[in-house]
Amino acid sequence: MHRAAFYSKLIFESGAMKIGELAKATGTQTETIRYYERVQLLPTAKRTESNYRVYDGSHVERLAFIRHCRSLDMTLDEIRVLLHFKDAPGENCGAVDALLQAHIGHVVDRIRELQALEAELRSLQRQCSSGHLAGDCGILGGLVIAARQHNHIPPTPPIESHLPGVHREIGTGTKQRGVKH
Amino acid sequence: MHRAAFYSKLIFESGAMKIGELAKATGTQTETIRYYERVQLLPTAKRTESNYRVYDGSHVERLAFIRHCRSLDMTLDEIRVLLHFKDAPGENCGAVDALLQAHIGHVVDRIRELQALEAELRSLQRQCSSGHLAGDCGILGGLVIAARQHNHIPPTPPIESHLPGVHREIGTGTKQRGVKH
DNA sequence: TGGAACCCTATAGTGACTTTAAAGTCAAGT
DNA sequence: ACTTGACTTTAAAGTCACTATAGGGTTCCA
Repeated sequence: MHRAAFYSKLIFESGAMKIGELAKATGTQTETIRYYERVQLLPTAKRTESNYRVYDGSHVERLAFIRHCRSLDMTLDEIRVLLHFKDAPGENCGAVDALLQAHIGHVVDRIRELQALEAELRSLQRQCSSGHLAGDCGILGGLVIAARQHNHIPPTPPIESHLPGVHREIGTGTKQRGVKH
Repeated sequence: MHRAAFYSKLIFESGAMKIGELAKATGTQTETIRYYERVQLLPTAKRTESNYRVYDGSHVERLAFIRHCRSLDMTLDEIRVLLHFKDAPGENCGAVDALLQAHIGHVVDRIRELQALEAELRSLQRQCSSGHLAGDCGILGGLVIAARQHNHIPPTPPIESHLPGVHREIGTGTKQRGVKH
């Protein structure tokens, strides 16, 4: 056994863990953990002799907190603000409430938008004639007409909203995926 | 007047327009139009002698169609499929219906997720104690507790969904923005 | 000793754009 | 004729929150 391996064993006998264990404990990918460290959401981790990152229970809690906030669709910047207050419990926390309030506003707006969207898509779907040729397709025709109508409206304000699209694997960043055909 | 300017005048006397006009007519940024050309959503535009892109009414319609589909949260790949059927009206259009069906499914899923999210955020908000110090803040406490609870659940499946977050300016890509503080 | 399973870094890729930089063109006014 | 300002061009880099890939080093177990 090398010297490094020897120290490693010592270190990991108490609550200490390596990145893979932290990943498992929080349901996060290891690359994501390293990414969070890079962007300063997690503190720079201590290292073993062999340069492995070392974590403990406090890291599990902090990372679980971050991931939970992410599952609530908060941005990393919003989470940074929350972490700041968690780290400085003596400060005034009105901003926490304000952040949450704003975030709820975004969510509510987005729900409304998506509901309008659903209605439009369904009305489009009903227009699909039983004919099978694209030339007769009511869906395409409906989209063209709707596009023409909207055309008169948006010129000055380019269409505005605060919430992202409909395609995403959560925990997978903002990657968009087309429908598999 | 230069030779180029002379031709330019000739060209733009009929329905022809430059990129800025197309942008205004459809409420799209000029960079976005150039981007669509690069990724082949719009055909390679003809040019004037002085290398300006030239468009006409058909481009207005096509771009309006694309932007409308985008406002319905379709991906560019989905829109590409629709454009294909628009361009080839003789083909079977079952795929159009299927695409729409799948897209509606994504939207419905996302609405449900966001509603659950809203409920959780509101319950968090109710926990904000009247005290003003972050140390007593029920929101932060609630997040920590919720994180701990979720902690037992997700390990194997990392949290999955198909819809993106709550932050976006529509027509502005997938750029995420924090709340302005 | 050999190999699987883990860890490291650095770089590039994702989607749908936006931003920046550096330069060319054009119409109008002086 | 010259300048100003609004337009246009390209190319490259930046955005967000990751994910993926390449090319190594370490540890553990048989």
